Amino acid sequence: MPEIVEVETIKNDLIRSNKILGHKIVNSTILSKSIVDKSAFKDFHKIKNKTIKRIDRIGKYLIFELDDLFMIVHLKMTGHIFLKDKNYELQKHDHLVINLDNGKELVYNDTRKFGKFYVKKDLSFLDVLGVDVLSKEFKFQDFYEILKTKRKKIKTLLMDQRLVAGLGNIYVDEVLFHAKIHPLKQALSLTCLEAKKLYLSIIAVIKKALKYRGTSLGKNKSNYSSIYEDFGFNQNHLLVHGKDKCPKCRRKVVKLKINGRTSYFCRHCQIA
DNA sequence: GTGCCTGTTACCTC
DNA sequence: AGAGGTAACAGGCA
Repeated sequence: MPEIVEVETIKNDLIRSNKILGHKIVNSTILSKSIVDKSAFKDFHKIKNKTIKRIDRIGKYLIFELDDLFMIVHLKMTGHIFLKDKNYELQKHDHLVINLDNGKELVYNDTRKFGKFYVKKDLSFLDVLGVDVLSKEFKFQDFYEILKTKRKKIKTLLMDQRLVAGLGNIYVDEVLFHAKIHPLKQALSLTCLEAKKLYLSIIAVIKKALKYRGTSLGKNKSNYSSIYEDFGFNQNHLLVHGKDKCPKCRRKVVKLKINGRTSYFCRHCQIA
């Protein structure tokens, strides 16, 4: 579920709430052990009495900087962070509650329980990630170097968090449609011009989705929503992912599994 | 009920 | 190196 846009929206909402930064964690309750990473289980109690100094994001990881350690969460497919009040009654699939000194609670809800919390002294375990596509370090030259050296399908490459961090299945489909590039095209066969177009498409598609506060497909509670359980709107602005017809040429959109992920593209508008 | 699908990624084998 | 399968899990849908 949440790709870079959704995690960024959650991060911004948490910051803008003015209820998190500078506040102390007074208690936490783990309701499902499996959402805390094994490496973090014995350290999880250490978040108590720590102040939340900063909230950040790298790729699809949401990062809470506490006094002298980091609490990191990956929402995987169906993870949610909700901001609730003290008298909040637990709902189905709530797995973790973090109580703050102002009576607010951060509640982690995850239908499929794939999400994971980590507690770390530093962020070195995120070094395996490629450059974050929303960061200043996402530069065309470096991106082009990656494309030139990888013998992979372009869609597979863009999905690989070790090479480029943040994009998932939906946005990669949208990016490739925007750039008019076929998802099965070999990355190293892209010309410099195509690579440039692709680079700009990544930025354009992400920016647009941020404006619409992310993509919430489907109708149930496991869909993406931000901290007030509010859905995004970008599903109303998708051009190819999940569509029947190409919005440009009106031909039928191709639906195909690529590396196990359902992929949508227009055979006519996206050049192989 | 059955079988297949799903926004992610770690881990395994070929 | 890269590709493909499976697993974690719950629920929606035909």
